[in-house]
Amino acid sequence: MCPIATCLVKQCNHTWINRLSDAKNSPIYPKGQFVFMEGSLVLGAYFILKGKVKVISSNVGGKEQTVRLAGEGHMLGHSAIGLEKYSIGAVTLEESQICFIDNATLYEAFMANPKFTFEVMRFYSRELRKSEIRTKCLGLMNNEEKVILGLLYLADTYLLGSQGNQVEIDLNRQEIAQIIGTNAEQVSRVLTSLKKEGLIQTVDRTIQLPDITTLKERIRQYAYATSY
Amino acid sequence: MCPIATCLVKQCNHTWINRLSDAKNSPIYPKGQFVFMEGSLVLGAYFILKGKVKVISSNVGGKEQTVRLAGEGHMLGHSAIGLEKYSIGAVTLEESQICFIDNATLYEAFMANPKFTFEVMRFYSRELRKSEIRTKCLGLMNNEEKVILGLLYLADTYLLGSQGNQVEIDLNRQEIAQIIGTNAEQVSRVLTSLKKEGLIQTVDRTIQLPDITTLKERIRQYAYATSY
DNA sequence: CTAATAGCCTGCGAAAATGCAGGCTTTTTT
DNA sequence: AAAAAAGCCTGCATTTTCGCAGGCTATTAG
Repeated sequence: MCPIATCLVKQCNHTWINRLSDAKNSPIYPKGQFVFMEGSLVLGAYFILKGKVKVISSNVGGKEQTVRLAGEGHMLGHSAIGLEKYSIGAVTLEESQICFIDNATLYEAFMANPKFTFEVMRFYSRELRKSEIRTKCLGLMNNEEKVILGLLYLADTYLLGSQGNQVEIDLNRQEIAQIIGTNAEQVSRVLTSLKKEGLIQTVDRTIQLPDITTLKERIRQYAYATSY
Repeated sequence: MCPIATCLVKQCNHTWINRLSDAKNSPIYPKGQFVFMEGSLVLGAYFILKGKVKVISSNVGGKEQTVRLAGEGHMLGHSAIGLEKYSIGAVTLEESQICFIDNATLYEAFMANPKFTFEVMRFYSRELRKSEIRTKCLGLMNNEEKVILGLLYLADTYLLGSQGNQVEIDLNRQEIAQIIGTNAEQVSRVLTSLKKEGLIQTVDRTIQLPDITTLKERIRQYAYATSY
């Protein structure tokens, strides 16, 4: 039985929770694995049971942009009815367990469970709002502000509960750059500067954020907020 | 009776279509009017019956970014249950008629009409995908490409049917700049250059796109497509 | 008709971002 | 343990973007 209380599927009635539980499969993906690739057909929806995923989109030249970060309880795959090709991919950032439910079953579940459909709708609505605020930020911010935005976005998405402000980020410079639409060198420069100010620490490969409050203060003028 | 066949409300059964028809009000907003303002409470959802709307978000300094364009049949307001403050506003680009339905009524409609909820969910899902592809483009494109993206975004959103490739855009340079995260001068420069190439025409205040195909070709490497 | 205003275009210097290169450190492989 | 590879930092030259300023045009107001 699935232990994730926040999983959207939990909005179904008991009969359907069991039926979806039977219909799903839940493979474990190693770090760096594609959950689905750009240009592939979407045959159903993915629910993250455990782990971290980035949603990406690339141009033909191979340049890649991370368009969304997703964690436990999040939904992937833009559940489509009918087959849609679709120019977005998803890659695990660490070992992750991800449930898959096919479109036909999902559609039946939507028709039989209004609350489930409603909560999925709300999920997309919230993600859209987050994406739009991101659009604003990426459109108006300079490089340093974007790097701070990226760090806070990672923190917001992957800080579990309120266990202090300690967030560890285990991505390389290139991957951080792709979240905010810049390049590895710029990220390096800004991180160095933030380190000198004591706003971040680096331990081994990971970046730690001991003072999230001050970081947020830095980009306050964009009305960036943890909860959207 | 509402004449918009694509309106999402049409997914409800007849009883509910009538009930929502009674519950809604449908004011006509003049050009340049706020439908709702940034920071206001969201008390329900808006359905565009006729007209064009931009969804905006600003920073404290007053710089404004257009995060989404919406036209006939589109939904605004991120229907929320409960009251949520929310840092996004909407402004008409021309005289527009927009229906409003309050959250309580909407919630009942969602619970009673699975197909309605499902289609609203799909609407948000599609808009999210569009927003994410926009994130990619704004992250990877240079200025000229962004301007072309902006023109095509306007064309896609407001080209009604397939009446040739004639699209008229009646925004000033500043407003175009805010769609793509740049400034009026840059837009001016790119438009001049595109005009010299014969890819756009300006007649009075409006920009015409006589050759959408070639414009799309210009940014093909970003896999930008009319239908997402 | 004239004046005033708003929008538009474009040159130019300043600022920011980019991307290469070289040196360093860390991790992985052999 | 040594070698190879990958990642990281930073200086520098180049390119791009920014934003002011001035002149032009079109629209609106008087």
